[in-house]
This record gives sequence, C-alpha cells and structure tokens, in this order.
Amino acid sequence: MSGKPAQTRASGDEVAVDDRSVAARLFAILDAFGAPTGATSLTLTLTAIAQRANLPLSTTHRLVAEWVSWGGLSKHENGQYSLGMKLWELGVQTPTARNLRTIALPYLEDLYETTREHVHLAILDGRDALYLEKLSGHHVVRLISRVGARLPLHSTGVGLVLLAYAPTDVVQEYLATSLQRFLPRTVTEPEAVRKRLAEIRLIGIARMSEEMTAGSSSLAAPIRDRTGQVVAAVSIVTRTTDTVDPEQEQAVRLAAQGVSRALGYRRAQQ
Amino acid sequence: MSGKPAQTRASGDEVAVDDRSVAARLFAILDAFGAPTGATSLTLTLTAIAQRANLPLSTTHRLVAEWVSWGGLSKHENGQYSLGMKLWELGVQTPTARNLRTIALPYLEDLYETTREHVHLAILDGRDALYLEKLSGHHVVRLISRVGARLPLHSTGVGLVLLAYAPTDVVQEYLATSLQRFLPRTVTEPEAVRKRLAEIRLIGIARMSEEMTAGSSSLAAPIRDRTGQVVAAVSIVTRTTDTVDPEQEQAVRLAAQGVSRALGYRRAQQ
DNA sequence: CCGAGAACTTCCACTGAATGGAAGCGCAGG
DNA sequence: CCTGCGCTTCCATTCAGTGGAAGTTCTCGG
Repeated sequence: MSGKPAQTRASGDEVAVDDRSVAARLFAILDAFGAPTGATSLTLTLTAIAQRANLPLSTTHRLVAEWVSWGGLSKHENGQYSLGMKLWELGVQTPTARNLRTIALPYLEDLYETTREHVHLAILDGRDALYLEKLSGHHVVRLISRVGARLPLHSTGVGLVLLAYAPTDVVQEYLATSLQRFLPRTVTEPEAVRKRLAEIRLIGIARMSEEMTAGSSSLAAPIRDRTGQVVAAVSIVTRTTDTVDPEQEQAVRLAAQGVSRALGYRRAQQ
Repeated sequence: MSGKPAQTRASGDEVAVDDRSVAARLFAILDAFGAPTGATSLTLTLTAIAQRANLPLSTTHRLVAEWVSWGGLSKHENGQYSLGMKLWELGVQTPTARNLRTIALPYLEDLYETTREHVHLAILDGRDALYLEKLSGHHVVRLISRVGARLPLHSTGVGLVLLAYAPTDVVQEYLATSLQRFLPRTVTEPEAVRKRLAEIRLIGIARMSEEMTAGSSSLAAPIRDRTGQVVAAVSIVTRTTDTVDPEQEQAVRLAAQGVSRALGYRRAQQ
C-alpha cells in the first residue's frame, strides 16, 4: 500500500553479484537437503535453506514455494520443509536404478536368504560406488552403507570390483589422487591397488577384510550386461572370521551370474 | 555476426502467451518423462521433450542443458535424454520413502520368505496408493504394480486398507467420484465400499479377490506409527484359490505388526 | 499483558536474465 | 548435390525474477 521505492542499494559498495541462473538457484535449494551437515538434516526451515543455498530469504521463499507447488519439496505443519514425494517418484523412474534394481532384486533376496548377511548392489558413478540396493534383515549391526550412499571405490568390495572392470582411464584417474586410509588394513598404495584389481579380474571375486569398517569383511562379484560389460557389483558384508567360507563365495558368484544372465549376458568363450 | 534484429513477431496475430514461470517450465521438462505415453518412455529426444512440455525448442534446449549440468537429466550418446541419477539420489532421501522403507524392508523380506508371494508396501498419497516397495522373487507372473506406481484405492488390498483408516473427509471425497470397475468383481458402489471399510477396521485385514487383476487376490494389513495412526499398508498378492489360507493372513498381520512395532507403535488398549 | 526478537510473508520499482524467432550447422537419404 | 530434419547458437527485446524493506505472526520472558 505504500508508495515508497523499495530498492535502496548501497551506493559505492561493491556487492558480490550472484550470477547463478534461476535454474541453478532452484537446484541449490534442493542441494541444501543433500549431504552437507551429513546424515540427518532431512528437514529444514526456510531460513536454513536460504543459508545453505546462499540465497536471500525472499528469493528462497518464492523458489521454495515453486518447489512445493510442484511437489519437489513438501512443507510440514511445523513450517519445516523436506524433499517431496515427487522426487522419489521420478527418482525411481531413473533408467539404471529402475531396471537394474527390478531385475536384480530377486537374486539379491536369494543371496540374502542363503547367506543371511548384508547384501549390497552398487554401480560406478563418477569416483564413487553408488549403493542402489541394500538388504539387511534385522541385524543390529550398523553399516555405513545405505541406499543412495556413496562410498569409495578402493575400500569397499563392490567398489573394488567396479574399479577392476572400469575403463583404464578411470582407474588411472582414480589412482592418481591420494586414497583415504580408513583402517590399518586399507590398501591405499596405487601399485598395490592395481595388483588387487588384476587379481580380481583373474578370480572374478573381490575379498575385502577390515578396510572400511572394523570387524567386517566383504565378498563382491561383478554383474555384466548383455554386451559383457560390467555394469554393477553385488556383495555380502560379513563379520570378519579367520577362514574364508567357500560356500559364501559361491553364493555371491551365483547371485552375480544370475543377475548377469537376467540382463542378457551369455557366458563368454572361457 | 549479422546485425539484423531477430525478433520479428507477427503483427496483429494473437499469440497465446505462456505465463509459466521459469521454475514451472523446468518442472514441465521433468514431467515430460513422467507417465504420459505410459510405461516405457524413459528416454526422449530434445524435440520430444519440447513437444511434451509445450515449450519452444530453443528454450527447451537451454533448460534441458541446465538439468543436465546439475544431473537431473542425463544425455546419452545417441542424443536421447533420460532422468538422471541425481534425481534418484535425492529421491531416496525423501523422508517417508527412506524411513519407512528402511524400517519395513526386513519384515517384508520375512513375509516374502514365509509366503513366497508378491509383497507390497504402499502409502496413501492423494487419491492413490503409492507403491514404495515390492518384493517379487522370480515369478513369471506380471503384476501391474511396481515401485513408484500409483494404483486406485478401491481395487487394491493396500489401497482399501489405507482408505479404511483414512480421515473421513478423504473417504468422503474419494467415494464422491465414480470408481473405475476393472473386473466384474471390483466393488465400485460407494455404500458397498463403506461397508468393506468398516469390516476392514473391524478385522484388521483386507481380503481382495479378482478386483484388479484376473486370477490374483490379495491380503493387506495396516501399519501404524507411534501415534497409532495408519501410515502405510503391507500386502501379499497370491493366485486366487478357493480357500482363504489362515496362515497367510497371520503372516501378513505379523509383518504389519512387526513394522508398526519398529515404528514405535505400542498395541493400543484393545 | 506487553514488548522484544526471530522467522516468515508480502510488496513492488528496477533491471538484467530469460526468451524465442531466425539463422547456422551437421547429418542422412534420395 | 540438394532437401529435410533435428540440434545448436545468436542476440535484441522485454517482462519475469529479484531482493531490500516493511508487514505479519508467533514465541518467549519479564
């Protein structure tokens, strides 16, 4: 109702201009719900979103409203916002997620039933192993992994398998950076990693022991599509024991082969 | 390099202006990948996106590029676009999807193991049952349902359970519209549906038979959170048989109770 | 009960970012 | 070689988005 001009920009001050596009700002808002403060920041207030996205409050308000009206964010009674169901709906439509998961799930279930261990399905995405699926039973054991998590390639069973069958330039680039050591047994030396990769290609299975989480080991095997390319990896994560259980190895191999066959892979001329 | 003005808008012609905001246009692009032509249109060309989103090609080009740079869409070698992994990553972070799924999955696995039937987990979203999870084994039987699918409330086991415990105004509104009859046995008459809902509330389980898919029946039970509110439903879908298997009913009930307990529900004073 | 403060919502003049028609490019088929 | 189709780039125009500020609501403490 007032007639006063609102914009009163400070005269000589150098204002760091924000040259992000509208789209980039919208994305920044969603990214605010990502991993920043870690695990449990799944719900944010408007102000918190504005801070994380580094946007003025009024702009945030308007853009958040756009997200909410579309369903990408949802507003709760208490005024907090969280990621909306629409994102989930579209997310599960993502081709790789949808197809791989659908096809692999039954085999993962079988693997879980026969071994009763944590079962993982992961793909290579950028420099990480991206966890597509996880079956865990009622174990009290907490693992770092969860669906949607990203874990390093060199310290996880699935990661090492994915790396073993990745294009050489990917391996090259990955090993060019310094690899984080999580536990004393984590292999971080590039040449040592290369040796392991070669061994994995030879025997078709990766054996990890106490390299990411104390007390747990894993067995992982590659999943191939109809072109023979490795597109994913399955693993089971067990409590570390002295002996390697050949039956477990067999179970992991069978699961990987089952999924591969379902994807159209026909055993190559051995 | 030319100096000619590009914009040569037809003079007297009435141009239907598009008053969608940038955000709305961006969303329209994602929606183009949704359900429009049905199931398998998971990959589109630029032109196809422009058509479906009803946007000029150049605008589409620019906005699609924004999505791609963020990871919401990904561009394949052949020039086709599909939903990107980023959407999946954010999607699985969605609170309800994440929490419910994580908590429920082990119980769903148990249910699958004991019954060996299709297992479903769904929530009420708008006027539909939204399928959060589905375990299916290697059955050849094709079901309509899949993760992320939306199916009607009155013709599915989970749907009817969700409706039975929904707020009265939701029920009112749902029954106010005409309900689709899929098969001869689908109950579509509002009063008849209300009767079923009352029965479900009484016995705590929904029994459906040949109301959505010929030859299959389902048993569904409600999942409650710590406040006692019904937040989801589990079901098994079986081939229709003459007799009701009390053990199956028991298994479904147990699964629902298990999840409810895990969500913090303590059996109310009966 | 009132006042301070924090968080959210609305307002609106200004402007630069988004727009989209057209031209340019690249490729496949005739 | 030409034609047609689909994608990419260009850029003058303009209007949608912007964000500072004022208004509103809610909570907490005195």
